[in-house]
Amino acid sequence: MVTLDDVAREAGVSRTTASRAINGKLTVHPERSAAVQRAAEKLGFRPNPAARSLARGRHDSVALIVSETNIEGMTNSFFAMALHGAIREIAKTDQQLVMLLRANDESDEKFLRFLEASHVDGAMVILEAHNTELPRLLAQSDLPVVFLGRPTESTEAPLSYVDSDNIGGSTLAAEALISAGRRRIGVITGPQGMGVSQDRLRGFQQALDAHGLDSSLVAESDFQTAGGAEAMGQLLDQCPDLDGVFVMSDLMAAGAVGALKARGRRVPEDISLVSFDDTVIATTLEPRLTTVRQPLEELGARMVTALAELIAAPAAGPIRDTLPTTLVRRDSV
Amino acid sequence: MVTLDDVAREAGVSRTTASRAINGKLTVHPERSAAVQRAAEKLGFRPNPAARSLARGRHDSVALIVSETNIEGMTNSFFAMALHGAIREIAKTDQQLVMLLRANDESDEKFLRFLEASHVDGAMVILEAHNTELPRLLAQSDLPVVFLGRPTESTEAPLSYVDSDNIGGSTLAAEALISAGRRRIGVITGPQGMGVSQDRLRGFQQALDAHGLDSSLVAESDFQTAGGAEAMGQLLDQCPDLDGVFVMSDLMAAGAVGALKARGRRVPEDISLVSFDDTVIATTLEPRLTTVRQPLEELGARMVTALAELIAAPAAGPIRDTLPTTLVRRDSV
DNA sequence: TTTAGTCGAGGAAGCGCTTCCTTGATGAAG
DNA sequence: CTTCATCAAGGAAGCGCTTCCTCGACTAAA
Repeated sequence: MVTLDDVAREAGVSRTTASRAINGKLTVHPERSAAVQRAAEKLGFRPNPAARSLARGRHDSVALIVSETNIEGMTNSFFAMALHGAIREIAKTDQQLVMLLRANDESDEKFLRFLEASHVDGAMVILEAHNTELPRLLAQSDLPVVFLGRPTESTEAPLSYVDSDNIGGSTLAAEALISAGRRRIGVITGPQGMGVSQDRLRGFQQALDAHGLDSSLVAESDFQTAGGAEAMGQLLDQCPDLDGVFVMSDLMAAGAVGALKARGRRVPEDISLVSFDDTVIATTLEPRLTTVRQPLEELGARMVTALAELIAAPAAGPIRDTLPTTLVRRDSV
Repeated sequence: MVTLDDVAREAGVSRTTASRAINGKLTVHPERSAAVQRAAEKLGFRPNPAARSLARGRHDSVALIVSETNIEGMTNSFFAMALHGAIREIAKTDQQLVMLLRANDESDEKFLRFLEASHVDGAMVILEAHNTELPRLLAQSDLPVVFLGRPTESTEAPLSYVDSDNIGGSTLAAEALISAGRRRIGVITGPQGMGVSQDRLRGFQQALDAHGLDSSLVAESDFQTAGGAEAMGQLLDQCPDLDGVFVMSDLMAAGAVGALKARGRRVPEDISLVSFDDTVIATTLEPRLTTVRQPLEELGARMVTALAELIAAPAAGPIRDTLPTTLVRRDSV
């Protein structure tokens, strides 16, 4: 850890002057100020917020108060449900949950600096389709990090994560379709770059193969509604007599059902559908979806405890936890 | 601010011993330990986390990394949209956003302690139907607080808030209904205990009165879907030839539309409907809703800047900001 | 009785930073 | 040539807490 004294020494000034320069006080000679800035940059100096807070008597942090009902209400999103679980769990500890925003256009390097400057003991990431690059990024820092959702193993670093049993869940989905008598079964996946898509596809194809069924009807999509509709169209073009489909998210299923209706196919009479997630969409859609439930809130909570363990024993190696998924039977099969 | 030294003095022990007692170390005599606990309790001692962090070399805080796309995806909830705006705004500052959970069953006193122990400079609350008691509670603390949504004035304290122009918005709603030729117009409100319900009802009734129309067809509900359906039924029973309705949230409008359909009324042919919020529901419902848009993300951002102002100048008096609402015309009028 | 060992408690240093106060240098005014 | 401001910079104290180290008192063993 590099302190203000290090910077002062490097710049050849007193700690006092260094402090002033860092804080942009005007009573310091421009030349020296520049020297301090250079030294700070060179050494990678990050003011310790605790020391600062102590000396200044301020905290520079504000709370957002989230009442439990607040987050209970956000039951419709993958992210929100996991957040719910995490917040509840962290409230049991004496830790604070700091929200860090990674802006869409922020450079990796800048974000990493920002993260270090936050002086947190660890970080958690709820992985979604759009942030597949975060694991690689965070592996560069030596901060304990736990992911919700298995990162793809493109990076050598031994990453820690908690995840739901995607393979088991998609096996359940395939078997539900098969035991309903379906034989021409397709699948709509999320981005193939994501670990979750890979796992779910694997489980699904293994189950189909085990029953001697064709498992090659695959359409890649993006976990979103519009993408689901488009992929459904592709699948139908490719195999007009399709009688079953496994869709890897409720959101895509909403699109797929729309596309099916638009082509005059009835669900589940003509074609059976199983999706994944069990969000509110599954119950508001017509027909209500048979879907694989992920224990999102439990995953959020487990993410918190896993991080605590990782912080306590960083050398103990990566934590990798898988929580079971279940099939919720409704009207779409 | 009461420090460990104060506690030690009160208990008649050294600071060292007091520290040990507070932290439950075992090398302190039970009797003295109890004395320290008593003194701490009596004085209301709260360890300064910055000092603790500095001395221990740990921070006891963890980050939840929220990528921008994450929160952009949560566009469906009142809370989430405001959170989005707030997080973006706070990311521009050097402050940290700490999430505090207020559990459903937590006592006022306990929560207040918890809040103080968080050592934040200020707090923000996104007011929703369920947390109407938070303003009263927070008024007891002398922490700067900004609410999103006007608290009811049951408390004498001069509270700060940012809010959308509910009166103006409901006036727009009423006028849209009137200019569509509707003359028997009802309204479904949120809980009358909430400032937002009161304001919207006021604007609505004033507009109706100004046109010489009956403004007494009021049904109180709870901002939720099921409640909206029920209230719609009441209104219809009360006035079978109703030809227009103003519903104070998209969520309730979803219920109301369902109830209308169930009774064979077509929207907008038989009855026109205007709602409030402009969440995604407004575009996914059939028909798409004409609704009053609230600038929720702007409100979230403004809440952040208002809090900063309040922290900078606590004596300057309460901040009360109202941002304009607009009518989004779709297919339900 | 002496020696070693235990246990509870306090002194004091120190975490990394800010800031009050002092000092030396420089230039303007008398 | 002195006297005063003015300015840039440093010394040192201190923010509130933890913890290493030391010390005295008391008990058990020799």
